[in-house]
Amino acid sequence: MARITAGKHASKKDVITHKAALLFRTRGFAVASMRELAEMLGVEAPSLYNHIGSKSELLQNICFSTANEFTLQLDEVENDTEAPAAKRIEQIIRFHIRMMLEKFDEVYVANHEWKYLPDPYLGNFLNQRRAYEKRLTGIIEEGIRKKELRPLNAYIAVLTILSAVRGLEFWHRGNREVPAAVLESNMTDHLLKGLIK
Amino acid sequence: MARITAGKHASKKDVITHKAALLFRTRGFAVASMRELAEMLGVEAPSLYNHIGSKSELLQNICFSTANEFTLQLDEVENDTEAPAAKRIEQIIRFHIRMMLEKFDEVYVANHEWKYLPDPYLGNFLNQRRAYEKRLTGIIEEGIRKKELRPLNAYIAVLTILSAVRGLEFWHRGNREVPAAVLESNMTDHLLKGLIK
DNA sequence: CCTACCGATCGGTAGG
DNA sequence: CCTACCGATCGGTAGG
Repeated sequence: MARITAGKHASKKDVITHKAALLFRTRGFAVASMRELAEMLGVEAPSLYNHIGSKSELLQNICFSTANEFTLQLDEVENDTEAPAAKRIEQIIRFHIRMMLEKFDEVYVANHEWKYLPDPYLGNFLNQRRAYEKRLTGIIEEGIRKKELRPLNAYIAVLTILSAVRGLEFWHRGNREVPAAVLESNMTDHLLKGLIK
Repeated sequence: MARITAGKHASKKDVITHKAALLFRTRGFAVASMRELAEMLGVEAPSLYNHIGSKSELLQNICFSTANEFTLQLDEVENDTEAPAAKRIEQIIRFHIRMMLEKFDEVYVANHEWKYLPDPYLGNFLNQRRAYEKRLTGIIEEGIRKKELRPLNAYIAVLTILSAVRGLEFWHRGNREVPAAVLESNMTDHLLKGLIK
């Protein structure tokens, strides 16, 4: 069971960044104003600039710290060379689902608002995401070679899995009758059953 | 094979709306300016207002005409009462995939920018989408009752399917080596295999 | 942490 | 279809 680190010793900058994630998710980065963010924190807008550099720096921090969490978890899974491919994919699916439920605002912003990243960062972010997808594809391809998985197109399988998991954002605001554990096992099951021989 | 209607006899308003879909997708609704849209069409910004009412009216037209296409297709599928549940779900999956590939800008905007709809329309849009998901859930529940499908949580299955299909937006800008037909059959297969007994 | 304020950009209108 | 233009809002700085 992978741990998801919770923020402790939150600095003022951390507090601002966390509230910004909430604001950027609900309003959208482009529409969200620093005046709104300031109001959420009980200060005037110019005061924010004692702790942060700019509005877009907030977006960068949210997007990259989230991306890094996913990359770190993938490192761990890849180092577990004993596990069969299906088991490793399952770990990743479960981690995605749990991140979606526990760090909803940050994951949502990283998924939806990255396009507003300024120029060098935008490219870095997309490269990092592409690399992540490539590594997932590699795990599935290995599983197919070893006859552990059905001989499907690995790239499309990755696309299918990542997108399905991302769709949990709709669950968050909708049907709350389904408990998180049921959701995690059902969705993992559905996606794996389509993968395994 | 469901048909997807192509725009003929395009009025000036249709041309503006179609270009707006492209602009809103690439730049985001909030950041896209009417001056940019005008430039794409070779006119000055105020001239647009001879054909359209407002920027947000453009968004409304894109979101609702897209939503209506999906609803109409669902009507058709539901009327085909002979077909088993898996067959009906397959038809819907394939329609989603094809819409994603053929009307990419419009579907993308309806999926991502609906939150900028002004107040009465925002609620209508969300209601329409919720009703659509409910009807899909109903088809799957029926399939489970008739023992045609595995006894999974129908709501989560709908979430999984709709989200996976939506993820094709990443394919559009990425890996073009996979032909559309392969993509459609692979993804449909993956999702159905997880559903069928 | 605040008040005061700047330059830029926006959606949209007036008037022809 | 255009030019000219308005009121509002924005990110961010100066200066304390």
